[in-house]
Amino acid sequence: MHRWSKLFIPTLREAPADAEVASHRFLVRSGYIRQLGAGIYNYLFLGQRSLNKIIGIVREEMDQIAQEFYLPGILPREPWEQSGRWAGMGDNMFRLKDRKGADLCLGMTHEEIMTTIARNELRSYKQLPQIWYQIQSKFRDEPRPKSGLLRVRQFTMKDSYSFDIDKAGLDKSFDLHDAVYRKIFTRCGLKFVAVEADSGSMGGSQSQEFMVYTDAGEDLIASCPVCGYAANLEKATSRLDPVVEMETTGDGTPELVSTPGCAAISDVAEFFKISPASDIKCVAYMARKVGAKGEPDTWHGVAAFLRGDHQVNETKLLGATKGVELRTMQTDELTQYFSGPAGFLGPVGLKPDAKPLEDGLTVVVDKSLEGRKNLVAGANKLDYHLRNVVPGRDFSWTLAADIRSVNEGESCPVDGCAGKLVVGKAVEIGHIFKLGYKYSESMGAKVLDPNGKEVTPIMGSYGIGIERILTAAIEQSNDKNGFWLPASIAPFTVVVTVTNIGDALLKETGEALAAELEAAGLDVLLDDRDERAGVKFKDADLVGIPYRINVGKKAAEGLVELVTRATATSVDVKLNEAVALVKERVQEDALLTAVGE
RNA sequence: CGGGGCGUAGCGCAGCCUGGUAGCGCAUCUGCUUUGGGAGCAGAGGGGCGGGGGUUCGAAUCCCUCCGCCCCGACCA
Repeated sequence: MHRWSKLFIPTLREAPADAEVASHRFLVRSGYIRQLGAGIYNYLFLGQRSLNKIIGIVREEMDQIAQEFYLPGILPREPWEQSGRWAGMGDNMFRLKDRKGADLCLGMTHEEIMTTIARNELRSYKQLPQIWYQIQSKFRDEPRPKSGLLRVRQFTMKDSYSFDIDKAGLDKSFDLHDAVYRKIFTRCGLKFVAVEADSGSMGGSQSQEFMVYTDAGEDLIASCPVCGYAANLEKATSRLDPVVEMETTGDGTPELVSTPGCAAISDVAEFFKISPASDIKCVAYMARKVGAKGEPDTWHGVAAFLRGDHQVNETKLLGATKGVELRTMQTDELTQYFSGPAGFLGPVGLKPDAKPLEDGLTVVVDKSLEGRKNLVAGANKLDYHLRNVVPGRDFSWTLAADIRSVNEGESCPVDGCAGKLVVGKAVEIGHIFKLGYKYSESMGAKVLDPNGKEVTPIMGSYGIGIERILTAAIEQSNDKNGFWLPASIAPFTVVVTVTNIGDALLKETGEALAAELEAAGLDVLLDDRDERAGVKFKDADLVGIPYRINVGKKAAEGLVELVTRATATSVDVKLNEAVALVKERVQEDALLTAVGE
């Protein structure tokens, strides 16, 4: 039996000053975790217990569709070189050398390693499909660890990888994961939403994230309350209202206008008495392209043009140009590509590369500029703008793409839906995507098909952040006194609080009740500390245990008190009915979360 | 990497500007009283002020430098 008096549960009355988000404050205050360094945490008794419960659920569900492996966390350079990600991962990968000077890295994800196994072992279509998973520590040299366990440099991830003979097979593996993930998050008591997502540096086509709405989150989700459309802002689109075009002036060709000091969109709009939607904004970037085998990476100029009232979405821009990293141009780089200064940059007169990220300038225009006319744009000359600018007639581009972020209030992109998008913050707890052939191809995995022909298996990759499930659950359920977890992932289901351990009757009653609860299969913590009742109540409220049974004054009459943490309500129960009631409550909760979502 | 802030006892903080050898609350330990929402009284222990260097008779306080942590931004499978 777990007796609080013997355990190490270092609760804190005050949280460390640098803990900002609720989950961070409470994880530390409740003695779940202690910080060791920036983004590096020790998980103590309660924290580890809760994580183990989460892992238990993940494993149980994953075992329905996949086979568990355990891969190393420290990895040689070769597989990463083969996939092109040794360079592609950039500074986010922890790298080290062994005593012989050989390059190694700490695994941030395991596509390469799983693919190595597949390449070495899989020979026939008869062996497919395969789905392999593991639960492992991942390492990422985050530029900025933050928010307790939300963004860390070492964390636990369930990652799985599917190998299929064809696209239909991949679809099936993807759908299996989608279904299993929904079960897992539901069992963990999370209110989550599945959204369309960008596939980022992983490559691939379809990509779906599982998100929990919380202000502590770092992702933005656009969703439609009418039809249920939901997408990460890195991916979301919207339907734009038509813009009333400006009147044509003069002969209708671009006309140079002196606009002294009008460097900002707002200045230009005011000067011409136009809406910012009729002004063309230019944002100049340098984009990094991964070099061909053995070649170093190269940087190329990219000019992004979009409506003055829109914001560049750098993830979309990167995707459109096939670059791996963006940074804004420095002044000396601007002069290399443009004849005018920042604030007066425009598309007219530029010579776009035919293909993105070549030696010259890559010009990307947002799709919302296509078909527009009589726009205002910078003239690439200090204190001058052009008007009557018509995209396509007056300037051309390397490519047109959706490179802007949608805004709250814009129309839902789904055909026939009249909803308006809302944008909210969320934290990503899982991600599934169809990788395609990126890894199997580059690393040379092949099997024979029924015709004896060599084919490359198609892959999927699927992740769940274990700590993030805990963090999201806390963000979702806390008050000023602490937090409460669903019984399924709480370190204990019920705490038996003996209000006065010096009273022999109470002590014995508590011991007996705790033993009974344990015998009934519940995870019980007996608070047998020689503390005042108030102290024990405060601690119980703090540490996330969903149920508490107070053994106190009324024990002499054969009554104890069952307190439900989530609602802060209590009922008196006959001692001999307490166990059954707690079991019943826990089962009801499980049912509720099962229908929830 | 850019901007800002902070490092003094386990936690939260004061002291630094105007140098004189470190303090408060909580926590901890002992005793007595108390015992249903972080008890009261009395007593005790614990740090030499992130590290190094410098200025000075004297540095937590001033200067230099390095390290660490947090926040905003950049970044983020």
